Amino acid sequence: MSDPFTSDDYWSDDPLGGPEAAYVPADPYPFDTRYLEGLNPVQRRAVEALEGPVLLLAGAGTGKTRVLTTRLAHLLITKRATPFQVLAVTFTNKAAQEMRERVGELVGGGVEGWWLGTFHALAARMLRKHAELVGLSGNFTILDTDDQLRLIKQLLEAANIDVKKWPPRQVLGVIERWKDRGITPDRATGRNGRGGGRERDGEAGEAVGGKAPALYAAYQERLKTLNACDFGDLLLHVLTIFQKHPDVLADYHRRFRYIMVDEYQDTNVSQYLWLRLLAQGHRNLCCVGDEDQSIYGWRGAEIGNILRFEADFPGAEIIKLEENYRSTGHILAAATSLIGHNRSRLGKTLWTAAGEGIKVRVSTLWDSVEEARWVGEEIEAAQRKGAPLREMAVLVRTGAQTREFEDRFMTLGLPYRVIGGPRFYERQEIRDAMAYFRVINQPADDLAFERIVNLPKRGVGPAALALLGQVGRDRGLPMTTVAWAMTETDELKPKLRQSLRGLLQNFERWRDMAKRIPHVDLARMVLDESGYTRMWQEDKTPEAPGRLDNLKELMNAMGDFENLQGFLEHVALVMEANQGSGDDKVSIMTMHGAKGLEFDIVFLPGWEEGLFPNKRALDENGQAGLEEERRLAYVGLTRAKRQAIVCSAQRRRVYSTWLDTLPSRFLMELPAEHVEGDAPAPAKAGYLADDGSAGRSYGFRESSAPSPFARPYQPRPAVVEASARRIEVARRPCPYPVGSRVFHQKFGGGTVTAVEGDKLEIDFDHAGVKKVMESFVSAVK
DNA sequence: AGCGCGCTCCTTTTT
DNA sequence: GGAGCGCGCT
Repeated sequence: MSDPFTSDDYWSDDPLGGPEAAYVPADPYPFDTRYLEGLNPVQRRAVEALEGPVLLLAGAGTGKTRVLTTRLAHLLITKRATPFQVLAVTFTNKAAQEMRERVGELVGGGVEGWWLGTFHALAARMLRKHAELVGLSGNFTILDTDDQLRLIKQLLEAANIDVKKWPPRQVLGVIERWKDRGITPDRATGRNGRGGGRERDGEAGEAVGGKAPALYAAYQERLKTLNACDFGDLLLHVLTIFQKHPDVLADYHRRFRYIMVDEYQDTNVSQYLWLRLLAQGHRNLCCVGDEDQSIYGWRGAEIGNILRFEADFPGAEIIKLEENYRSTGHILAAATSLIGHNRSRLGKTLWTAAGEGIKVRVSTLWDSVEEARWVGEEIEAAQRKGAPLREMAVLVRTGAQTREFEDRFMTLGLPYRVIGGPRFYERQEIRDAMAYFRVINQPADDLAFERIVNLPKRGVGPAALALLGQVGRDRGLPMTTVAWAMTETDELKPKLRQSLRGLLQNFERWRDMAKRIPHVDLARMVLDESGYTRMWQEDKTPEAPGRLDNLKELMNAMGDFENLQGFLEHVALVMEANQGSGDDKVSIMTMHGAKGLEFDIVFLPGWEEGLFPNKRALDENGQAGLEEERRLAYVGLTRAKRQAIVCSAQRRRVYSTWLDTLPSRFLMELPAEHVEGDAPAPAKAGYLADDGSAGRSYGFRESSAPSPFARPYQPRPAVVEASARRIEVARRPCPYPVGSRVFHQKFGGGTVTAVEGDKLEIDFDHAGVKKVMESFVSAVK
């Protein structure tokens, strides 16, 4: 396995010398600078503002990506920095990919090994290098949401906490919010509010009856045992390393002369801290963003980061890109007027040299079925006029809305593609196969092991699994270790023991093979020998052949990577298989998913109170939530180059019942002179009420029910703390010396005859001599 | 241990 | 309308 870091370590010696030695170019540059020519004056200024902190406020469609990529190329071409001295951070993989391609074109060459990627990918790269400093080893597993939820569920169950009352989702949410804000378990308490009257912090502390901090600690403890981390940890661990090991940070300071950040408005506190620490070196930090497109507050993004930039980085140069090259006049005017209703802004005024174009069209439909039908017809009509389908998109608020359009387009035979739907790597068979590979790569990966230990059926049912899990958690050991031990004791039925041992031995063998044969061959071998492939071959359900095809596709995808670890990393961080975007199809996606994209014609259905603005966003975050919804509307509108069509349905099916709706307040915020069609009459009583009497149609059950956070906690024994203590106890020498009397949960009373690590041999009064796990016996006085 | 049935809850957005 | 869960049956 080649060290992915060697390639750029060569450069880390800083061939240009210290900061003082930086090249000072003459003007005009003695280089071929044709790439600067097409820029407008402001863009050019942004490209050339290289030293010190810079905030580039880039409105929608103002050529942000172009400026960013040109600026990076400029740094390299003018030899101010080598490729490995620039840190270029994006938020999404899509953006990272685009930047890679465009910079590659500008400088004419590959960009492999450059520090250009998403926050998470770059942080993962750093963490792999210094994993030991936070108690992980370099081959740690990156868990996905599914793994995280299962882990939390196990911890809740182990602590006797009612999973119904405290859904793992919610607990995970609390933990992630802490992580987003750079808060480690030792600092997570009920009272770490930022002030400002927000209740989130108090709520987080009170969640799970005040046990959330303990659960957070237990969760982190367990992750360490499993040699795993989650997305938030990638940043959080690196932050910890930077703070505790100044030498490591200093190394990165020396390395990165220039830092560029895209979508700065979407950064969370922990990303902000990460950047701030890294930028302390040369202070050449350029953040690009648009506060009007901050739409990830629900995920911990702090719009405050961008609003506060000048205060954070004194002397910062602020450059506003305001000339829009994407949309026509009416669309821009409508979007500008809408976003003008927000208060949390730095303020930009977009303008365009393009013509007025077509007014934004508003259409009210009878119900959501009709809405889908109407949109379908409009698309066909546009198509007849010569508009390609790939230039049209339906942008929805929630993923659930896509269904109705899919149904309708299917009937029409209208080619479409749903973007951001179930992803390739989330399919069951892919995740199963990946679980095998994960265990090979990293034996402590319990979450993967659990997934496939009984797939295909090996007689290892939930009971056996629960047993393994319990011992593992109690003793702070990964399951495979426990499983090995239990193949030598009598707790499990001989048949089960046999089959478990077989699997474990297979894994040993595969792990050994992994060193000798190409990973794709290994993968095929594993799926065949484990019986996984056969399982689907023998499955007669209609989906089975498709699943086998997917597995083949997985093998193909693997071939693109150097080794297994590289492939696993890609899947964990990218998740997305390359979606063919070349063919002529209408895109259906959420507005979130559409950020950064543009289409000639954009349909924006479902502008109804409760759905959009979304009731939950309002309930949870009040005015701030409303503003974020409005920014989302702004993002949606500004995706359109030539035509934006907004619609609302008067009735919509929610779950299985039809509910009456009221038009979205955002429709009222579109200025009449830029809109045509049946925009709703100005405010009727009721639906503007902030208590959301109108929104109730989207409230599920009792919308006024108190938040679970508000409910007083029912006293229970402090099991989490106890469980943490048990880990300590378990690491002490065996408390049952030979000759002591013990009681076993299954075999009853007996006398210890031998001790071997954590396994005991016991002569039971009624069951004879058995080997058992120490965890299952208790002392008898 | 494994399967099938009926019940509940839910859907905001994703690296 | 459907996923996930618990329960009870085989």
